[in-house]
This record gives sequence, structure tokens and C-alpha cells, in this order.
Amino acid sequence: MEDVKARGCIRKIQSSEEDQLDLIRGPWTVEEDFKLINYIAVHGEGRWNSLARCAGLKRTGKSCRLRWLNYLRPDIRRGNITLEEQLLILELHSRWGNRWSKIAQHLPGRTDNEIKNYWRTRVQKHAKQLKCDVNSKQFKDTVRYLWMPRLVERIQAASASATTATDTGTAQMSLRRDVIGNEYAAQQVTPSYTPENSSTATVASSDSFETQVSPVSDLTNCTYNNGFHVSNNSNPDYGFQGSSQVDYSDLSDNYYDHRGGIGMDYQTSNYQPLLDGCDLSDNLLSADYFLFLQQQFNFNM
DNA sequence: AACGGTCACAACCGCAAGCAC
DNA sequence: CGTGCTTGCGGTTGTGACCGT
Repeated sequence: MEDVKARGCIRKIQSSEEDQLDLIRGPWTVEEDFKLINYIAVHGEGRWNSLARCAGLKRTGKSCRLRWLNYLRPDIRRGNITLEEQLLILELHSRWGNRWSKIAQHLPGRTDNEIKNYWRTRVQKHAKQLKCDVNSKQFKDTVRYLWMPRLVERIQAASASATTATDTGTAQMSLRRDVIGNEYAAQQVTPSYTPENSSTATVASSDSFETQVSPVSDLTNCTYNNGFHVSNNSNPDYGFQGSSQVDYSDLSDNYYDHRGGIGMDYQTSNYQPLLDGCDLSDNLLSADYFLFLQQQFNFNM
């Protein structure tokens, strides 16, 4: 009964405060961030509306929650999306669609917002360049048979060069542009982004290039230099419209580079159902490929 | 140097589910 | 059971930095 009273009281206070407070919107200030961090450090997170009030923040609970989860949390991982992460995002998105939070659960330190932004700014950009819908079979096949195998190649190449390199310190830390000039933010970024957890940071950066994309009919039967052979495209009409010049800058450079070999064996004969309980058509990976993912991420589905 | 276009990302919005009362 | 609050999610927008002309 007292709770009811209390709730009613809070509601009154809440509405009157909202009237008076004229809540702040837009970018957070350093001072606000410190208030939020300090309050959570003492009281923990949750009950965001009351947290916002008690912390003296003229923000909605929603805004506080978002700021904490997407930016201030200590385990947030900064820097470019690595090749491994790109691969994982492509794979998980192919299975789950725009379930960003679910995808984010498999990328430690990455937020759903970050992954969503990545998808929209990078992946959808490429779909646009191909003049096809990001949800079309055409685009999904492109991801499946081109981008992902190529990403695997690059990851393999990167890890191979990493093992030969004696200087592990070459992993470059890539701060977000908006962090530059923001000293307190830079302090947050540094500790969580180490060579250990971003071994491919150097190759994951945007290395701009232009790639010749073959007519799509070629995609129905081609063999990659890593042995990944594509021959099971069932759509005979599968073809890109318009320009064949596509910029795959950060997703995978040398997209159609058939030189050299990584030594991976992705034969179509290995192209099997991957995961229990999944629609077969949604399975992008061979068993080898899955093993590879597991090795890369300690990945458990 | 100025300008416009593009990119990347933080932040907001609306909606829905879950929960307590 | 209805109501209101909290939380979480996905979509969208705003904005500063960068880049090409």
C-alpha cells in the first residue's frame, strides 16, 4: 500500500519535474558523463529514470541508459571493426537479420548500435553500389560467396603475417575521428583497445581500392584461390545491374585477386548444414568454416 | 580557401514486451 | 484485468569530420 503511495508520489514528482526541468537533449557533455559514471559506480545501473533524477542529470532515463550502454561502459571496445568481426557480423546477420542486439552479444565490447551503424554505412553502401537490395538473394549470395571467403583469406593472411612478425606492437590503434581532440574520450579508448584483442587492426582499416567485379554469371561457377569453389548458385538470372566497378574498400580488398593461396580448403562438398535447428538455406558456412569461426572467436552458437 | 557531398557515429524516437501494482 | 512504468530493440536523424572539386 505504501508502495502504491510512493509510486503515485514519484509519478507526481516525475511529471512536475519533467515540466520544470526542460530536459536536455543532444550531445552529452564531459560533466554529464562524469555524473553518470560516478553515480553508476556507486549505485549500479538500472532504474534509469530514477537514476537520471538522483544523479542530477537533466536527461531522460532512456538517454542515460543509451549513453551508458553505447559509450561509457568500461568494456566498450573502440576502434575499427576488425576482419574477424566483419566476418562474424556478415554471418550472424545472414542468420538473424537485423537482430542487432543478438548479434552484438557475440561481439564482445561491441554495441548493437555500433554494429547497426556498421551495417548501414558499409554493407548497405555496397549493396547500393551493386544496385541491388540488401535483402535480395543476389546481394546475400555476393556476401556468401565473395565477401566472406575473401574475409577468411585476409584473416588467414593477417594471422600468418602476424606469426612471422616479431613486433607485435605494429597493431595500430585507430581512434574514432570524433575522439580526436577529446582528451577524456581518448583516455577511455586506449585501455580497452590493445594489440591482443585486435590483432588484425592494421588490415581492418579502410584500404581504399577499386575492384573489377566480374559479371555475376561468373559467380555461379568460380574457384577462389583458397579453394573455395562456388558452383551451387541456383539462380541463372543472377546478375549485377549497371556498373561493374565496385568499391569494396574496407570489406575486403583485392576482392577478385586470384593470386597466391592461403591453403584453405573450402570445397563445395563441404558445404553442409552448419548449425542445429537452422534453416538450411540460411547456413552460409561449411564445417571447416565453422571451425575457423570457432577458433577465431571461441564462438559458441 | 570555399563549398558541397559523403561518411561515421552518437543520439533520439516509437513501439512492444515484461513487470509490479 | 487494467494501468503505468521500465527496459530493450530497431529504425531514423542530426552533426561533425573528412574529402574531392
